Amino acid sequence: MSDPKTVEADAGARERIRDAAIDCFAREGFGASVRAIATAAGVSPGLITHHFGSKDALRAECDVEVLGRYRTLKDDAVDAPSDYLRGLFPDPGAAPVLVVYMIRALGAGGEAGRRFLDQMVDELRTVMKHSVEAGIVHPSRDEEARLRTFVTQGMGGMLVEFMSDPGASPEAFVARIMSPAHETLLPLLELYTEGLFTTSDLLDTYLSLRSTTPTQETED
Amino acid sequence: MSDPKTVEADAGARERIRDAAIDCFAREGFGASVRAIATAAGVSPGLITHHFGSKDALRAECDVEVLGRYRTLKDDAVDAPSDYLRGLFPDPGAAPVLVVYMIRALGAGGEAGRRFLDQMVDELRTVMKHSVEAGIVHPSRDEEARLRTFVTQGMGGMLVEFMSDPGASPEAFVARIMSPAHETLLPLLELYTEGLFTTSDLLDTYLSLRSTTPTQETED
DNA sequence: GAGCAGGCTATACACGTGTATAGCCCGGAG
DNA sequence: CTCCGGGCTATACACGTGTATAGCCTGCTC
Repeated sequence: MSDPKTVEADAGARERIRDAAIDCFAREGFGASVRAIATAAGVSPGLITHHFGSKDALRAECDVEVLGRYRTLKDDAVDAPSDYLRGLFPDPGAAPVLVVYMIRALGAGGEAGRRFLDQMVDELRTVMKHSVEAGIVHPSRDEEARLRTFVTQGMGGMLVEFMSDPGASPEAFVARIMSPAHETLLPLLELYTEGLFTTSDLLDTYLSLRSTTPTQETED
Repeated sequence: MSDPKTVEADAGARERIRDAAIDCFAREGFGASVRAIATAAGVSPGLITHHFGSKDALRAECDVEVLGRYRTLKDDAVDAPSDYLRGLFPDPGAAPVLVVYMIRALGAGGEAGRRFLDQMVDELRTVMKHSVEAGIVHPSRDEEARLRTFVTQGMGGMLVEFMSDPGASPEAFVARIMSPAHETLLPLLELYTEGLFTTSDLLDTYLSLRSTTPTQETED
């Protein structure tokens, strides 16, 4: 008690390692070495094994922690979705490390990325539902497919953009992505309000083809 | 002459290594070991160093080779862009290894990915220009930004989708992506022909904000 | 105040990596 | 036939990685 920092550090050395790992993974990628994480946490490499057993186990715990933090962070901000466009991009400006961690997870593959994707689809589903009911957004013939497509392409765009300069700090990247001067904003607004094609020929032919072979369900 | 394959292979051991490397990189990622590449090429690991000097140099040569092949492959097929939607997605169904290689390069970061992106922007520029001039596609207030956005999000979507199951073979992945039954097709057709928003409020406010602060040019 | 328990560190080990080096082996020239 | 040259291989080295093991040292208990 006379040294609360030590006490807290002792009590939470494990969490300190986890947080340092999240930070390192976001900044250096998941190839960040155990030794680098240990240094960032101010502990010895052996302690990581001692507490988590393996690097993969540490990674898994980081994954659930990031997902949990992101979820609560979204739940807290759910009351003020004044910007519907931002709502369609499932990422807030806050917590850049979390965002970059998830983006990197998407690019690294594996189950973590898939869970992150599902989570964002869930969020977008809510926003989209409200927007459609409010008459702001057109309904879709396949709402779930639209949700997945929007999330995949939106996050994928961020991933590609991030990987174009992977050395950038999470803070700098998120600031750039979220800036109203970002060059993506105008094209997307145009696309969302005006569409791209001048005629509905392609959609019509696709729909007619689809109705011609109706029971062509591919469930895998 | 009795066995041209062997003759060619003998004459081009260096090229055989390069081709094997392209294949390994596409299938296993750029972390594929020199030994694995050597085995795939049917040579010893030392020969790779002997011919290329280092793994990075081999990777660089693979990059330019892939870019070159992709370019010629596109130049050959430029005469038959009967499907304008496919034209907007800058990837053909042929040469799955090339496509996956480029997708992986986009996710790995570095200059190679950036060059691939530029190449695809160039291709899409041509298609988009023709489509706009033919009156099929709405013009954009910032054509270059739209090109970059479309390519980034389209390729990013593929990257995310590929990384959801990185073990899939390039052939299987490209077949899935290009299938008319792919769940992305309908949402994108809807978006491209009908837009997303029912009103132009968001675009209007953005444009008015932009005209209020006109000389807000961010040239980097 | 002595003893002890456990978080924590330091060291070491096994392994895979990229790369350098010495030698083999086949083809061709004198 | 001899010799030699270079594409090619086999071996080895240095390094970084994740992980296991033995010991320290602080703080708590009796």
